[in-house]
Amino acid sequence: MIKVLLAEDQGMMRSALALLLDLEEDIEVVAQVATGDQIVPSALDARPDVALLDIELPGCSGLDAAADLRDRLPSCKVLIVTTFGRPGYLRRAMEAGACGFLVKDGPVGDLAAAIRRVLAGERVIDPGLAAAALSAGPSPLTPRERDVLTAAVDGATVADIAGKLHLSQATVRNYLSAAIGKTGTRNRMEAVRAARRNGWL
Amino acid sequence: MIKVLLAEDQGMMRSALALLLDLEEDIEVVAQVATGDQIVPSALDARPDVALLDIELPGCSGLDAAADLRDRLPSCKVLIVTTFGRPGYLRRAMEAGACGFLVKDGPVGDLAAAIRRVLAGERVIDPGLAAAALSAGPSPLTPRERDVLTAAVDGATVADIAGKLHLSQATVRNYLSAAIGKTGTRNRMEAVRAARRNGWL
DNA sequence: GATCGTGCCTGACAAATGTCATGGGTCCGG
DNA sequence: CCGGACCCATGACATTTGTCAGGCACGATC
Repeated sequence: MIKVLLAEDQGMMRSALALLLDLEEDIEVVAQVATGDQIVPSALDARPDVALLDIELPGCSGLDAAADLRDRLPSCKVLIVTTFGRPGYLRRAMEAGACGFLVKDGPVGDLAAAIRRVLAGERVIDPGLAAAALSAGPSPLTPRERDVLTAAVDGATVADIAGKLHLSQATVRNYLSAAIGKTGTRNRMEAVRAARRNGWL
Repeated sequence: MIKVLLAEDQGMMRSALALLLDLEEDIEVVAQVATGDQIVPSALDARPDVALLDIELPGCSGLDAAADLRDRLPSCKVLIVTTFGRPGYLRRAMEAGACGFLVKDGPVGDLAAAIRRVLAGERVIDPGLAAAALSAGPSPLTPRERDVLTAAVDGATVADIAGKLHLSQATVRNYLSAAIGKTGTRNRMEAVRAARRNGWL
């Protein structure tokens, strides 16, 4: 019997997946969590064979949790299941030690199949997405540029960002300008969108 | 047997819901679509008793489709099932003649229950959300302000918006300024976010 | 030990953005 | 018919944003 942990914030999706996976004869959902910070504690308690992790979770990203899991519970394989097939996400998932990366796009049947393949030691990755991740290359943003850009996502002004990061306003403008240049965009808002689309935030 | 149409763009969610609903003895999923513009044709073909519509769909909004359905297939009850419990969405859903409004938050069991209640003539609405929708009031934005703001969502410049809507740049700035004032925000980006959060776009 | 990339900063400039006052047009309800 | 909404537009203005050229310090790498 394959023991599965399920981390997914959307209640309906989580309960639906849990029900359907439990219908499989060789799969048992032993833990369900809705936030990122519950993943590791719950996994240490329930000792699953596979962890199905969404990326965009409240509390803590599924990618961070995956890296934690690799250290704290190496026996547990990680399968990332996400809405957005962003190249940077795939890259970071691999760096965090994930064994598979699935977009919530295909039928649910794919999920059970992926679980079995991951447990068999295979790596499960959407081929088209893998190509995109490789062709897109890694993030061109320096850590600081990333910080400034993430601080700008919700429409904060330069002054806001400078205050939050304890930087000079001129410095913030410089980082923003660099990010705009590297993303090939025309302003802050486009830069944020481009960076997000690539999973660089 | 209750015949159901399912409109949902996320493949995994769609197939999961279809499977689970088909497990119910009195429910049968007679049509599944992934885009908004397929809803009405498919409904006219399959003649469902209830249509389960997501709002944010490619092609055409589930809300628009709901209004269409009311005219073209009045026998079909509409149940909106959405990720985002935005007050404006609920309001528009009601105006479009929807019989129920569900957030994808609770367990899937809620869904089957809601279907049966809607078919029994009840209205199914999350009480907390209803309160929020009433307290938030209707959108303060004029149609034109809404247009300009939606054209600004992806970081377009004033010139872009003016070109797309065939307006003067100064006019665009005025509408933007009005929208910023009405949303109580400090710039374009915040105004867009605020309007989106309320479902005014 | 020199060079390079990075982080942090400054100052100055041009361009884009947000605000305000003002005007003319339409259309609708009192 | 008049007032009040909305639509579209101007022009002027202050502020914010984006760009560019520099400077200093630090650690890594060669």
